[in-house]
Amino acid sequence: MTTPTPQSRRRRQVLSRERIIEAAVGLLDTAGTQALTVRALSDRLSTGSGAIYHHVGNMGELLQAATESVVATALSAFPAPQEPAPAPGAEDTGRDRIRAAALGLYDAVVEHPWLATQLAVQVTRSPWGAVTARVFESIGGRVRTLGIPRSEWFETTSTLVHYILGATSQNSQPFDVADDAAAPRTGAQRAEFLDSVSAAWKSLDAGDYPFLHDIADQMRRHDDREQFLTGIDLIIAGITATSRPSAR
Amino acid sequence: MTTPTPQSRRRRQVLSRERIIEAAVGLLDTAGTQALTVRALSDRLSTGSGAIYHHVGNMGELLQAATESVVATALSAFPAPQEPAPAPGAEDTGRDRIRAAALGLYDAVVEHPWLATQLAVQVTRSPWGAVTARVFESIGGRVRTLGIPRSEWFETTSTLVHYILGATSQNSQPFDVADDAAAPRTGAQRAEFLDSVSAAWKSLDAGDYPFLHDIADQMRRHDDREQFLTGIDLIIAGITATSRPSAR
DNA sequence: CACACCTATGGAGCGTTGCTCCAATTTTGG
DNA sequence: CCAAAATTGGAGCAACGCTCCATAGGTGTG
Repeated sequence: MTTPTPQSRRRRQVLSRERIIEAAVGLLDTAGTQALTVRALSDRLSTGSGAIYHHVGNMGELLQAATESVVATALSAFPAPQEPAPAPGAEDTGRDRIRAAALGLYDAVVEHPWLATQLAVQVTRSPWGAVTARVFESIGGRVRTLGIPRSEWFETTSTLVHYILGATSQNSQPFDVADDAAAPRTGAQRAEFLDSVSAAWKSLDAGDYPFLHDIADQMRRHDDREQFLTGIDLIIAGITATSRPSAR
Repeated sequence: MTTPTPQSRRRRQVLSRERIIEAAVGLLDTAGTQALTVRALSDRLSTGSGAIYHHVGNMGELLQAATESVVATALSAFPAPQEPAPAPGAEDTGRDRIRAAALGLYDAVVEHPWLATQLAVQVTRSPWGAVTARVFESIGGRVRTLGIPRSEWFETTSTLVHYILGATSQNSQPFDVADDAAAPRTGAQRAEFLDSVSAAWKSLDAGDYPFLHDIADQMRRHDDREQFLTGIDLIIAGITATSRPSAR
């Protein structure tokens, strides 16, 4: 009777798919995508590669599972609204709900920089896979409360999801490229980065890139997060403007 | 005098960065991203790896160059409009110009399936790099003809570009995953694929995924290209609806 | 013409990766 | 209690990106 809690002792440190995914996310967070190798993983879990492949099967599958895990927790913070029929004048709350869910994803990308690339890659690899399904469901469930006709739900949600995925991809800080991972970007660093990009745009040939040349200043002053929301508002405005008011 | 054109003979088959990029694009088109290896490249060019690295320096750089090359030719088909001042009622032609440029990118992704992933990855790796600059310039130059105030140019273009990049990423056919590359997807295959996705959505738990469950039918009937344009129209409608008509 | 210089070339080879295979170990079921 | 099944850990293989270096080819100089 040296084991006070036999059930927790019996499987004290057994390897499981969840534990592997958890370790993978930790590895990705602290050192980036390049650091996620089978050897690093087996080292961190103090096991062999064979044991890992018994649970996971594939490296890409592990990346996919890690991505889905993070996306799921990021979106689960916003429970799906239950009333499909919107109250009159509930347009604003519907918009706010969409903004909240989109920001959940946005913040998850900020917190896990590797997520930006993975989100993009997963979506291209399996366009209607688990990740897309989760995002689609989360956004679509809120689009339903906007009061637009049912026939426009799909195209509306699709447009929003495409924008969200594209914007979160770009607005991530470069991180995997160099090896100086886990360096949190401060606001000053961000401003310096925008300055350099703006200067690069201005130094471009004015004949080939007249537009970039013109708006280099606007670009330097912009705030990523605020502009992300501006884009969402723009799309929602287009939705309500275009929609035939059948459900009015 | 066995050489009729000495200047073309002098550099008859010399290795150059352009020739390497060209071979890389060919390799990517016929066999996907996984097939682009230094050994395959040196085999196709009948040279060694050292010679290749003398011109290219990096594998990722080569992928970036190949991506930028394809994007450049896809967008160069649409010369930038020269008149920044829109004629009254020129809103529609401005919209059509944006649609044309966006479709150029869309079709390029269809023609080069590997471009979808690369577009996404390049944008996340260097968010304001050469690829983004090209797309931004191409779209922004047309946004300028919409007749909206200058202060909204950047956010408007940004929203459009994010949507375009996200949408082109997702609407690509899966291709790299399996090794059955170079298999052109027919309409029947596409319909079968959409059927399977729709069935998968319907078989999902109705409690966790009520929205997907509801619109599975709409999703099956949708046309990628048409909906891509619908999304662009939606955003442009939002732009013209939100914009303060200062330049009227 | 001969010599030296420099760029370009091709391939051997190193370190690392994803993954397979298998002997050993642990857990489970009768 | 023991046989069967599940799990584990690591050796080892093929393939990868990339570096290094001996050589070849072109160009300018005496």
